Amino acid sequence: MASTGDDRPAPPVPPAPGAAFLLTQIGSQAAARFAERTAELDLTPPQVGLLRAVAVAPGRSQQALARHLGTPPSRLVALVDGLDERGLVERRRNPDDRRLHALHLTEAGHDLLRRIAEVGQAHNDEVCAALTEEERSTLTALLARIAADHDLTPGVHPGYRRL
Amino acid sequence: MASTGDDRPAPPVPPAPGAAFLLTQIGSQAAARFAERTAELDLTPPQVGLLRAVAVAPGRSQQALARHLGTPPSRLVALVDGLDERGLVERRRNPDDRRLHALHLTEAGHDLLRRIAEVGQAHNDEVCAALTEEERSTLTALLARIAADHDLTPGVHPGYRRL
DNA sequence: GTGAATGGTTATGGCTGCGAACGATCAGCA
DNA sequence: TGCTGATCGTTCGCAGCCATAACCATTCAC
Repeated sequence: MASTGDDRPAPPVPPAPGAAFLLTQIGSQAAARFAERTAELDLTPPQVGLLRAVAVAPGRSQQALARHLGTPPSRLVALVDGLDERGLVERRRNPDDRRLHALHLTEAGHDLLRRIAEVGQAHNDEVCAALTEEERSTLTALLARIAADHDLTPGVHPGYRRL
Repeated sequence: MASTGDDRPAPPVPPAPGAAFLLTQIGSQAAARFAERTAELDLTPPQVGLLRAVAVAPGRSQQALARHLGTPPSRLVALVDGLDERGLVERRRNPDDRRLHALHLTEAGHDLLRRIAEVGQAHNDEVCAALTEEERSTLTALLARIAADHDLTPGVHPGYRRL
């Protein structure tokens, strides 16, 4: 087996994880927890993201939405389908360009979005439970700086996955 | 179409994202970026996690590893297979209990882990590029408090996904 | 020595998301 | 007006990944 050199205290392995690792670790867990919460509303995180995106800018086409969210248009179709069947969003054909499907929230969609806002608030409190109010602000400020530095689209996050 | 109530500035929708959202957004992007970096070493993030776990505590059985990493044992098999074929880890049968496969890093595995440490360092710098040294420490401290509050196993993060 | 329990492996199935084609519609141009 | 190329939405097929469930080998309890 040759000399494998085990039995040492492991040199540079666990010398306190850096900020980047903690970021991914906590971020992943927070995303999973958020997915659990939204599942109680029968929504997946991508659906929530779509609802929010439609609410922020109603009337956009699916192509525009897809570009904004960074997802292939074919993925949006199924997403919109589910929300459409439940009466949360609706596709309105544009009379001027009948290729376009302008997306709008229904009244039920707006109501649900309000509940989502409450859930998001509770989620945020849960994540930050260990911090004081002041610490939360400094944390948020630092994170916002990082996000801006990486050109992350505000309100959109790349590729969340299943529950 | 009933009254859908569009055309308003969208009330509680984008009033500055909270810390939890920024956490998942940045964490997801950081994970993807890290996956890109490790891909240059022909490694996936789960493989890196396994290498680290084996290095920290050599000689553990696959079952113990699986419990520690929070993954089904069958997932570990394929993971270990890939690393074993490349001569990075080796399965040693325990003479006392020949069911057990004690996992150890080979010399090549140790070498690669050192390169991974460098990559991780560079990745950490990239993520925190917008912050001063002092700000990085405060950020890391805050994140560590959150991680501890959520009982996250140090050095292990739940469910990372593909590239 | 027999049966239950444990470690590891393999096989199967389901889910998901992407990319490539397809029909519909529109714009430009002669 | 008719033709051509581009754009939008949709559908379909494929491949990757992961988990669950059976499946051998080995060991432990009695």
